[in-house]
Amino acid sequence: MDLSRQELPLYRELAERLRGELHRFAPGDYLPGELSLAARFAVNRHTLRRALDELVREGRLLRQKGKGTQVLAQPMIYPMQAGSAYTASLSAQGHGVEAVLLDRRVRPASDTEARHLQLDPGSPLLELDTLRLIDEQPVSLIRHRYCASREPLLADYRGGSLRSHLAARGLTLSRAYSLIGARLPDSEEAQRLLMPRHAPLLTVLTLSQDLAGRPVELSYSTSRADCFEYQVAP
Amino acid sequence: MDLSRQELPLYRELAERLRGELHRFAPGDYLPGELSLAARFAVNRHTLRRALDELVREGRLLRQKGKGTQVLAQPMIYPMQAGSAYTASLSAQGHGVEAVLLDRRVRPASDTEARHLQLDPGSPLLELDTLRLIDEQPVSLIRHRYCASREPLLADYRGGSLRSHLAARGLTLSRAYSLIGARLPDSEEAQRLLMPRHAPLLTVLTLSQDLAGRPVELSYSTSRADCFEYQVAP
DNA sequence: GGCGATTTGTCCGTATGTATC
DNA sequence: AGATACATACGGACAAATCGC
Repeated sequence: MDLSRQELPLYRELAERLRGELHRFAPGDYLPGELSLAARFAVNRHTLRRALDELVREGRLLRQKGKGTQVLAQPMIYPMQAGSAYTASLSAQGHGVEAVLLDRRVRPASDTEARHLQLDPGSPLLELDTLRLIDEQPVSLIRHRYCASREPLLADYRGGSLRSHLAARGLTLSRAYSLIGARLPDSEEAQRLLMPRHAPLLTVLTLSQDLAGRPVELSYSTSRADCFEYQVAP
Repeated sequence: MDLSRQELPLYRELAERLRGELHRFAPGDYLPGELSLAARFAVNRHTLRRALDELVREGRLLRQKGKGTQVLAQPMIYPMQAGSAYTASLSAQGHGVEAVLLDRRVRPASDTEARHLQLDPGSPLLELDTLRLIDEQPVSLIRHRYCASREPLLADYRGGSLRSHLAARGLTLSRAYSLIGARLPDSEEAQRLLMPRHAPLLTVLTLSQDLAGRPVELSYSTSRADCFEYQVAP
């Protein structure tokens, strides 16, 4: 065996070699299986796994039991200004923005939701989950909530900008208040956003109102913090 | 089927048991050796190590080769909202707020700093690093930057609220613009804030101006996201 | 839907290296 | 120098999830 270079542990050195080869894969590609990789590098599978662990921690790989190990997109930086609407403000910066409707449901409002929207507790809420992609990369998950009486306005919404969809139907919204935080994603969020579990999310709870100042929309967005910053200007 | 109980992996269950026993140690104590712990729980040493890995990732343990594994102080949770001035808004909520001056230096401004503060690139900047504690727990690190000509105003600042220190000397500041993001801490930040490396930080870059609208202060704060949320209201 | 093949996840065993005391 | 502790690396075995036939 080659024991001449003992500067780095073997698994570390392996991790470096693998890191250097990842550019040959497109994001979303699957790596060869652990056994074949271990054979190729002539190491034990555990040692190879240890090396992959490093790349998983760095957010370059995503493991799925029974399926394989997927190469993730390298993080990109999109400094952005978001005083207004998600889609519009990003499109204005020349980014390709897409919104995919994931789910739509009606459920009773919790107490805090009812308070924010000035409804009676338990009133039916219309809830829309959308995934936002920027330049084809998933960046944010947004959950919008409206009083169920708004349903006719949103019945034919399938994707794209929610703000402009509503505006085209005579409902113009503006931001009344936001609460910004950060946390780690759960497994579903990490999977939907193709991101590692340990990379932070930026979360924004926003209450929006119509021109008359009545609260209309409660939205909760979770965005990859490595792709997204939030600008506030009075 | 008979899947009434979904069992956790052994190393996870072990991690939970160990987590529950950590309170019996004082911060700084060393755990018993891995071999003796493995024997006590009747598992292989690798399985015990895997369990310890979890607690290390959570920031509860610190391993030192050849020495032992040390129990760290537990983080705690302070859900809260934070609006305008750091010290004032938090004090108003009944929290004990403290600011400790860590470092003070003068250095030339970078291009972006100069642009924000409307100075010539390379102009001398006065930079103050402070640690903010809420109810005796470190929560934020803030770096303030001013044009060096403000030095007389700040020469006798030793700690406490910077805003009120400046206001008492005739300089009233207001927030002009903020950029909010999230990231993981580096090792120094994690150490200063007594937090684990993998828990997210909320970062806020703020430009503040005087009553005449001239930019005066550029601050960059990093706060434990588990202790801190950021509220924006127009 | 079932079944086998593949792939990742967990657990154990053993040996050796290296830092600290 | 010896003992102890954590770190790395190898090996085998089986479980659990996924996919294709």
